[in-house]
Amino acid sequence: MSHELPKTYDPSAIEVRWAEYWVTEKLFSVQTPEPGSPESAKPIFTLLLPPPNVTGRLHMGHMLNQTEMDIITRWQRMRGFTALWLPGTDHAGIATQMMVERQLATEGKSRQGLGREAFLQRVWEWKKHYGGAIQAQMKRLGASVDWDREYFTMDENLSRAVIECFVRLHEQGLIYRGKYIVNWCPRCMTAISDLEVVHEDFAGKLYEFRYPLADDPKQFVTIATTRPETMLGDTAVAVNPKDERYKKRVGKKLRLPLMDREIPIIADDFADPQFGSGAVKVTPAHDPNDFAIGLRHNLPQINVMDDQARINENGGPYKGLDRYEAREKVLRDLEELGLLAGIKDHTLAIGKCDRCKTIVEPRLSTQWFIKIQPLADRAIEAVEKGEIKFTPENYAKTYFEWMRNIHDWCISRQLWWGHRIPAWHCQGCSHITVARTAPAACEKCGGAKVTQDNDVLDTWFSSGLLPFTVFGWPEKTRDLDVFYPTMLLITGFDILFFWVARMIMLGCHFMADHKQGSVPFKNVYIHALVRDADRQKMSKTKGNVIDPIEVTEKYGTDAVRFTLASMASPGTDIAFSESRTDGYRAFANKIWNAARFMFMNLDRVEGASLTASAKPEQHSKLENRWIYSRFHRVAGQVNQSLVDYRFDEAANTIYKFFWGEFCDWYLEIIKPALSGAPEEARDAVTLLGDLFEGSLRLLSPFMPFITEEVWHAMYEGKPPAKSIALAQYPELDQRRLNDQAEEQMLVLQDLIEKIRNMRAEMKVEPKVKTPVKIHAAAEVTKLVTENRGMVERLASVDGIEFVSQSLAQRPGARSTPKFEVALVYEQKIDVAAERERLTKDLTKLEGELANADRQLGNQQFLAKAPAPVVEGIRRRQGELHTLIEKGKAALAKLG
RNA sequence: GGGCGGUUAGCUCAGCUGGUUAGAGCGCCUGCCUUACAAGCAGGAGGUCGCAGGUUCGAGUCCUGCACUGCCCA
Repeated sequence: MSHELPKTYDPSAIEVRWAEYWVTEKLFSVQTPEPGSPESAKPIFTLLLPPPNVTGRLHMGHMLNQTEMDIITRWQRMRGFTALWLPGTDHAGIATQMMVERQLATEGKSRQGLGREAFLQRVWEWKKHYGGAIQAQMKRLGASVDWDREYFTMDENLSRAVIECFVRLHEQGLIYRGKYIVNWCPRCMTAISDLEVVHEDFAGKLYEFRYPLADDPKQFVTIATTRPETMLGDTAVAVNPKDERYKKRVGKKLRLPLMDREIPIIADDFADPQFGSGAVKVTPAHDPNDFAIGLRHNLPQINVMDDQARINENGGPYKGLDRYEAREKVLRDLEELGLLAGIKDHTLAIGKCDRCKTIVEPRLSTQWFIKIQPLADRAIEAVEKGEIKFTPENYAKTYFEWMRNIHDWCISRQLWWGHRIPAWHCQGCSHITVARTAPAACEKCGGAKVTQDNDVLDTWFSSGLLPFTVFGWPEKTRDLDVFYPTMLLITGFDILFFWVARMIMLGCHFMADHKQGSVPFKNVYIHALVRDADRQKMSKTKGNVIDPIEVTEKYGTDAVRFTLASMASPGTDIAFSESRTDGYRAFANKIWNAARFMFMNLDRVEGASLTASAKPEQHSKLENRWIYSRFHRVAGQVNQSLVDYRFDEAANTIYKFFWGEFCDWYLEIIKPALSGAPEEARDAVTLLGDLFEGSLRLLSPFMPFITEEVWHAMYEGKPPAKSIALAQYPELDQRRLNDQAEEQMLVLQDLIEKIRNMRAEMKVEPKVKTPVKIHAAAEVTKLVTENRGMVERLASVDGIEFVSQSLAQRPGARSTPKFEVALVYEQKIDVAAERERLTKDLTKLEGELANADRQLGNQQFLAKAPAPVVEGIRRRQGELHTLIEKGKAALAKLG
């Protein structure tokens, strides 16, 4: 039989097969719909994969991100959208260059030794060999992306678009070149942006120096610094203009020790009279604040370090020393001169390079910048006006906070791997020609000797353009018309500024006249961080990194995906625990076995078919009306949860339905029908198949592998579509909702559970069936009578007797507002335990009644609370009275 | 220093615009190999919702303060 499943659920056996199938069959490739074609009538859903670094390996953060994206994309696709999820890879300037340099180092080679051309060749080779790791992992995890459209940020067309953007921004006066203090990484030997600097508290020292007055070396001004070596580049000492202590000294000169240079005492508000001596040394070439002071006072800028943070020729005798060697020597020398006034412990924040953790040196250098304010203004507006929505909403605040305090963006990097800046320097007149292609001559003097700028662009510049460059911009393509703006961006908050904000700025700028709006995406869903089970951040040094592929191989991709989805509630980090994943593997196993049960019955029942249509009379059975009602209600809830990006709610809703209702109740209820008369059995199989198939579709975006496997098995190799992923997503059908059936089932479930509970309490042997007595209103008696078989089977009951007198006082009996039930069983009950149970119940009920009485006795409550609430409490009050009465009587009877 | 979150069962987390008995998974206890599933089934124990005030007929939910804790930015 082709629909037979192996006895044990082995995820690895089925997952690899389907992962390959989805890729080779190109199931998720999207053709750009032609105008006027039927396809063009479908709504469009576009989603851009945040491109992982080409050097990257998949980590749990990626897996969470991709799981969420895949769930949404599969769901939208099944709902009838043209769903395009576009994958790509980022060239990752610094990271990749470092990687290849490290590789070269093991061969005793260096980037400089190789030269630019040969080095880039090497990087491309490296990319060819090692660059596809993440894509391979994504394919294994079944990400439903369109692999035919995969891009790399250094692809020729994308590179052309990057150059085009740079040139246009330059033409518009939004890119300039200037000398500024930048964060300089002496190891990477490049400038890095503010965002690439991570600050850390560091237990350092605060050193106090005495600078002698030029005209009176016996008198001093004391200054404090945490970086003594920068004094070599001091060009002033600043004091606050309001500081009385220094008023008469402003304008005088100091003699800078060691360098033997005269520097002025200047007045500037930056100097804080409360801090240290109130006087502060000014080093315009090595500190951003000092740089600003220097500009205000027209001070010289003396750069005393080279690109590896060694003292350069401006540092006189210290030339050639590393910055920290220089620090020691400066301190020794000053001490010898008696000018070292003190050393204190001082905690300071130091900046480290995000990539290599080297301490960053603020350093004056010439870089390219983007004038950000005009772009930021529009980007702020786009979010304010609701053109872009953040989920969770409060990330908009964080976004505004940053955007309103934004600084110009340093976009040049002193690297070789990346998009080289399209600017050519004239050897003759030093003019810089910015152009799309290499100019034959300088645009100013006509000189033929022009050389291209050595720098490349910040990686985030090119990735910030992706939402439109991936669709062929600057050409006016149909893709751009159809797919821009993207519908959604799903990413982590860690790249909110790096990437999200930049895409908004650049998208709004370059797509200003797009007919569907300029913003690059309409919604941003920010997800949490994945931590380990102890809420620790995963890091290599801690050794607590969970490899998604490893955990996937252990539990199955479906289980890992479901874990991540079910824990992805907005605003909280995910503490990933394997015990939870283990639980969801059990869920997958449950699905598997339920499927086996279905197939087993299909084979056993003659003439049964899973795909026939059900006879209407089947719906006369309560359990069928009930389960269809539940299914549709659940489908409605799941769809709504996904609209709200509540992956956790959606996952938990399906889980509870499938396990808690479909398997635990429905399958158990229909077992007799399945082995009943042929007609009845055939109908039962048909309904079972129908519900199962619907449940699989409902589950498919969350657990694509197991649902695909079972779904194909159901159709015995002749499925209505190539994949369940192309089938339709279940929607709520109002006509299937049946409140009465749901209420009635709740009564029966409650009855069955009460009987089971009594049996457990009286320690009835599991195999022994017992008669029960039930006292209930006519309506409930009728309900139980009609479903007598269900109750008897599921509660191990042997005969139900309906009695007219109350059973409440029978030892061990259970009373509810709907019925009283007692077990007919010759066994002494444990009086003490029974008393305890009754007392406990009573206490709870009395507490609740007191509460209800208090509320109903309160005129304000009656006047102000909505009628349904009052009614509900009133009804409950009645029930409580009865239940308490019965409880008390039972207790009294116990003696 | 500025900003944003979190504190609910032993653990990890839900709890939507305030409304009748605060839920789930894992773990724990008891009993079951009931022919789909022991990766299972059935039953059960376990919570003064961080603390103190306030608003309200009514607060886990809203407000204020405090404590602890995490993150982002400088």
